[in-house]
Amino acid sequence: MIDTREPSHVTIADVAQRAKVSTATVSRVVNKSGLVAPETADRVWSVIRQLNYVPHMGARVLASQKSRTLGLILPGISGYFFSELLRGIENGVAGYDYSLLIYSTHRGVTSEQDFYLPLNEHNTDGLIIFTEGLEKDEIARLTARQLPIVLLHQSSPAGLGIPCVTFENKNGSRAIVEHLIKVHKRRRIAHLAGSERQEDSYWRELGYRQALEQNDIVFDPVLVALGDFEAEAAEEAVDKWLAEDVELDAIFAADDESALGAITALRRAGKRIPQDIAVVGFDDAPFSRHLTPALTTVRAPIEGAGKAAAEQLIRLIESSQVDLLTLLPTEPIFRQSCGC
Amino acid sequence: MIDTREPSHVTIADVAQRAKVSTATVSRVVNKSGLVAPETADRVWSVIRQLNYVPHMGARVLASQKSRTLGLILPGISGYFFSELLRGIENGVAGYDYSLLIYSTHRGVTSEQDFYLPLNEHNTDGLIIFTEGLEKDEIARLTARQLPIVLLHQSSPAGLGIPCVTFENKNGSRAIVEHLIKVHKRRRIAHLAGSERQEDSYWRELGYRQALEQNDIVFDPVLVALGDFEAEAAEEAVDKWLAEDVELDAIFAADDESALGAITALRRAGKRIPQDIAVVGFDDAPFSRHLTPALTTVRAPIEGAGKAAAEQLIRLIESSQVDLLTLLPTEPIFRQSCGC
DNA sequence: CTGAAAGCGCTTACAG
DNA sequence: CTGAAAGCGCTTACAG
Repeated sequence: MIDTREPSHVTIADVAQRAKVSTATVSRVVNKSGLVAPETADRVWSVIRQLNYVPHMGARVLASQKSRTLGLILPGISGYFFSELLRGIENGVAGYDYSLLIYSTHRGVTSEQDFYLPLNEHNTDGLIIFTEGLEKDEIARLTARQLPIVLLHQSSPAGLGIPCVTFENKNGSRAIVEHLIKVHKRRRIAHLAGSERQEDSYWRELGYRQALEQNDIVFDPVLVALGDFEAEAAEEAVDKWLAEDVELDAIFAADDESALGAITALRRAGKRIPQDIAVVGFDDAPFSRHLTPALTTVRAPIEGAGKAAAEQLIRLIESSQVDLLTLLPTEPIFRQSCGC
Repeated sequence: MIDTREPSHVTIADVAQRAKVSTATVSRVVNKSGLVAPETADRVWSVIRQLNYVPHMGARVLASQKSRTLGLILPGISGYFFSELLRGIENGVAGYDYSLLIYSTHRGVTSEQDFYLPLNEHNTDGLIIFTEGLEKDEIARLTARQLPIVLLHQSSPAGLGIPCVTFENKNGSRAIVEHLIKVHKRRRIAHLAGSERQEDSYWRELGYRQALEQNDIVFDPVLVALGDFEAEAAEEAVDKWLAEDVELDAIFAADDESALGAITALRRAGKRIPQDIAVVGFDDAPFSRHLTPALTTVRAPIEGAGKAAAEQLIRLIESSQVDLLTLLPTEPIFRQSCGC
């Protein structure tokens, strides 16, 4: 192994000196900006390698006022959702010369103590903000500072006109619930609603309600409980319905994770799926097709949404030409848990 | 909504001027370093809020030579693994005054073009590098530059002595396979190995082999196939065994994701689980307890490993006192898919 | 094709 | 308790 140990912090000046050029020239070769004689460039590159020189991002941003990096701000989203989203964003960024830095806010919003985000206009050319990732006030403040922003799964705070990327939660939900009603003749369809803090939940529930309404089924509030996009909450909610003898012949879970919890609770109570109670979900998580019975669900283009968000952000940064709303289609996937 | 629109880029000088103090004083109040008269501090804070001032990270790092930021470098890991890991890391960082920035390298290693990582000694006080996140050469180069590093699920390249955090893959695997042998009398136990690029796979397979050996079962190479930590590859591998009439009465999948694929393939072929073929996994993914039959597996402290990595890194940065190896215990979870 | 020099926004001895 | 000034490592007109 080559010993690459160096006196710490090689700077552009060290490179310039050793290559017998000015720092301006080194800067030009590193950035491929301005003209440099090929031989000079070669010499500089070889010194860079010798010295193991790495440009200082901060200094660079400071001097050039641009970062060529995109920021992603996330709450602590879980499971399959994150990786698909990230893959999509990276695909969207690929081909453009931007890096992607991520800041996750599992810990909740920060106090005045650290009164600025680690990702902001000073180290980022633009931000993708996922639902709940940031308070509306904070978003307003960022846009006021002229930072290009694209919202994922969250609509723009009033008056700010921030582009938003999401997918067809409402229509997807309506379709799957209508399927339950029309094809499988279910009338007592319960809904395990998603997290109250995510807009997706609202639209999915609305789709559910519209399906009922359009098929002359009276909405019964008893049939809606919080599944919170997680198995455990869903399990408890279903346990409660069962304990209270609530009559139901189908469950529409706001995501596949909560469908999982519903299935467990139903099984424990000896219910047969789908004969006694049909179960459908949303998202089409990687595990859904492997369940028994395989889960009927709505395929959500999570990766596609990530990609679209990245593309919109880059367009916003580079040309200010964006769509205020990007709404990707969803598609019902009929498997066995609905009775098909 | 308050209009916070400001002339872009408020600097410390703007704040200083408006507060009628020097930039040095503003710096002192922002950083709570050095003494400042309470009234002065109040005045400065109020100007900061008025002007919506946000310090420039790059300038700060440049001037102070410290970033109070930790970096996490990841390959494109998928599913539940990521969120648990991240939660752990954030827990580990909580209480210390560091931010966490993440760089994911789904796209694969970068060329000379961008010859430096977006996360390095210039914007980070230390790095957590997850398996495969970075080539060994690159790691060597980073340590040569004196950047504190902790490796997650990857042992230190020879001679570098970088601290490593992982969990007991080998013993966990041995235990679960022995359970299959001793309790359920299985002798033809197949193994769906994990990704060849992750060390975990190696240790899990070794545990499997040791269990066989210690119970006088001759290792049969036909019984090992690549599951690659994913359902699809596992499904194909099991299909192949079945098509070739390979005799087997149990499958030890290197993770729960591949166990999922195995189950699907077995079901499709009409095999009963666990009567005909027992299936066990590794990790204890969130969905595992919800499967039918519930999946017997090894609980891996993914979150704990993340937490430990963060703690080790902070110790390394602040005191250079670290454990070269942190090996967290794993625990078999007996459910129904093994026959229990 | 190349260099000297100002400036990006901050921090930190040093002096008072 | 506060300020003047140098310096962190880079980029970018400007001049040649």
